[in-house]
Amino acid sequence: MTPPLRQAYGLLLARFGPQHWWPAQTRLEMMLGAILTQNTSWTNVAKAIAHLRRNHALQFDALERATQEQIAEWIRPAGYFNQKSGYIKNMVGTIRERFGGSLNTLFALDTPALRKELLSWKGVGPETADSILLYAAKRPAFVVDAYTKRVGSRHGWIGEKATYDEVARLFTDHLPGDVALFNEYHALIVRLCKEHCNTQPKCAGCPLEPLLPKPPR
DNA sequence: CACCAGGCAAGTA
DNA sequence: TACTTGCATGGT
Repeated sequence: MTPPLRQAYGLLLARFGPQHWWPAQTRLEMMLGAILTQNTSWTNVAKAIAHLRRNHALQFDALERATQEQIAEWIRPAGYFNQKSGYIKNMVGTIRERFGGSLNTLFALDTPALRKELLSWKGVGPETADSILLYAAKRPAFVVDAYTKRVGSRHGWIGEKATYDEVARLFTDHLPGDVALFNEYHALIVRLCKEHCNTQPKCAGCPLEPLLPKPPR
């Protein structure tokens, strides 16, 4: 049986409306946010990005000039700042060396080559790479995160221990490869879990309740 | 006090 | 391939 992914999308969109993701003004800011939000709440990431903005460090040249220690200080609220500041310096250095410091040149790669390039960067795994592909490069990549796995397994669409690629294929195999659809779908899953699943006991009033598997008798 | 949050890399078996 | 551990802050 095919999972009711379209129906779930319709229910989420009706309940929450468009989410207008990614919450960033530029591609570079989006990429920084993708690294900063790794295993970290967005409220902490927002503080880190505010520090970067206040210090005019949401620009490529400023990040090139800044030391890793300075960046670490700015992004401190986002946690793991020693690692993430290294990832950022590494990313900026790679874009300079391999793409002349141009995001346009980087994003001129076709989707498979771009994904492979992003995954080669230290600190960029499958979720971060697909987030950048979808929200910065506007490619039809489905972003899988802890929320996506939670919703998928809760509804019996995937197994508890499904791999990243298995979860991604659940969506890409059953939906049209549409950037706007993938954008909204992932954002709605995050909205659902943050606002509802994490705060409401026992899924009471869950927008996806009509789709939940019947409890065993 | 414990536990979690829009992961990832490095080490081990 | 599959599992474990360290990374770090701020909120509940």
